[in-house]
Amino acid sequence: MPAAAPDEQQWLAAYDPRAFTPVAVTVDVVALTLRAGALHVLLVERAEPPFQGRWALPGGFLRAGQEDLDTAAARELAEETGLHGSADTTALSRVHLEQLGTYGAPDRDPRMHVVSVAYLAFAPDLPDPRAGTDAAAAAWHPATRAPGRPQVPDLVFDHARILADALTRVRAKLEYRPLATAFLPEEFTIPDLRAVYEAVWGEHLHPGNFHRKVLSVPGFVEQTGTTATRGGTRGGPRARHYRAGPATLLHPPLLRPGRDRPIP
Amino acid sequence: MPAAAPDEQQWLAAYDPRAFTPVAVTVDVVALTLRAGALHVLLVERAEPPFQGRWALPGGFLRAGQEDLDTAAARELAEETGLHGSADTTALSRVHLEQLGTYGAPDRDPRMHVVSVAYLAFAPDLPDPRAGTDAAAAAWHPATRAPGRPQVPDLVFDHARILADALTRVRAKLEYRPLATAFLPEEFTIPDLRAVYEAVWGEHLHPGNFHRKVLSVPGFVEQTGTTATRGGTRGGPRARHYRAGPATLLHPPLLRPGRDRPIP
DNA sequence: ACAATAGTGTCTCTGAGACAATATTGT
DNA sequence: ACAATATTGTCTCAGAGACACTATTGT
Repeated sequence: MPAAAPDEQQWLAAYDPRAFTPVAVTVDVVALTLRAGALHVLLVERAEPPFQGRWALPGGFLRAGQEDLDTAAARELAEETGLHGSADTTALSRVHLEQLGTYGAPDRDPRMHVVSVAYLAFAPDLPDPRAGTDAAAAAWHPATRAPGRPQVPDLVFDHARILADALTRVRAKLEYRPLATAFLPEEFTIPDLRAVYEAVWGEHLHPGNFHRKVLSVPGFVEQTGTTATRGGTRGGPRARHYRAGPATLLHPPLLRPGRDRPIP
Repeated sequence: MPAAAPDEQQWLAAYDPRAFTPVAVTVDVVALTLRAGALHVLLVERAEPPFQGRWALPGGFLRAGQEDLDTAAARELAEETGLHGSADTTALSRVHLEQLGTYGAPDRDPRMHVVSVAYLAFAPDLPDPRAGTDAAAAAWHPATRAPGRPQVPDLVFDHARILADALTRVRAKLEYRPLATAFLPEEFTIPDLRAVYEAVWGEHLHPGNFHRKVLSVPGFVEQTGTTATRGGTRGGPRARHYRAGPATLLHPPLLRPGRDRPIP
């Protein structure tokens, strides 16, 4: 960024940041992972008012003047999952983190006008979280529920809306970005990858066609040479191992089935 | 949003919003339009420090406690373009406005830590803007330059980065959303629509294939029955008029040509 | 008259999806 | 032995792109 011109020094010295009606900025994280074949979201039980004792997305105030938004999101994720140690650092380094959107309705927080920058995190199966400083508890919860029941868990503030937006985003993103591998360990099989897509999309995919299609996308996955130690849960040959390839864009994309509805 | 529980009233009364290091929230708008077959962006010349006299994206501080982010973006766009009147309201109502992303590096503004929520606006050819309250001037500038020269105009803060992100977003968005019509008047021809795609993508498109493809996407455009009053600039039959259809998603999408490069 | 342009037709190739077939494994 | 599963093969159809063609218009 260009430095201020010399004749602006005087103006800047007289500038009072506290002269305006205050706005707070928080960073909230929608951390998603796959557990037992279903999509789960990291939630914390609030230890402080407002809404003490209720479930919310992990997050907290931006450290003003100290950190960037991305940094704050990574810090909140590490704090609220209790993953600090050097062993945990490698686990966290494999997490994909991207900005989701910003929410700023004046009445979304009873304390004051709070603008919240929401982040989306895709993680491989992480251990059960330890509650952070301002959380009474932290746990992985199913991100969706069965049809007929509410779409997402009951959350404070507008966090249910943020979670719904996150799910919409991740479903679309898996079509044209190789991010499904972020939900898996370094080595995985094509059926593992299919399980990710089926959990996120909530749709059954044809095993044969999925297999051929994944291998047909250049740079999506690379074979490692090893195979799984055992076949499927109820039999079958041992699947080959793959790792994430260098592609950043899936071309051609893996489109969700049944997208040819009239006009959505 | 759920109301605070009765036992939280006391806590909220004692809450002091000014107790934290202050952060400011601004809303900046990347307003794009098509002028003379080229993509243009709305810029303002700053009338106040910092960076007085230099060009920037239109924007301003969020009115804390009063307005939502979307509202603030629409307000800034109206203020900085000078489009207030009732006739202008209809013009502004056709503008597509969506959130682009949020930028919050601690040193991106010399005054203090400023978190900026950037919005993207697609507009039909609007009149030349009148400078707003805190702008010395406002004008449409070419959004891109010829190859070899800088990609985007020289802007203050991190606005060049924001503009670059906006261009990336709009190029991708035109592939699967019917937003190209937001750059055109209510009635347009297929060649008009093709001009939008060519300006945004910076690529020449095959007229015949483009024509057939647009008509093959259900709900993209609807024929009005009228035709253009004259043919092309140097001859040719009069093109039929169309208006935007009810589709919100292009299926199948209009993909950019040459996307089958090795691994981008 | 001439060149440019709107709109349509045709052909080929790629890729998606339905379905089948085969080999390999867990129970 | 049997059922489940990984992987590959085959067939068909939709759609993208290259190219050609006709009709209509501005200069």
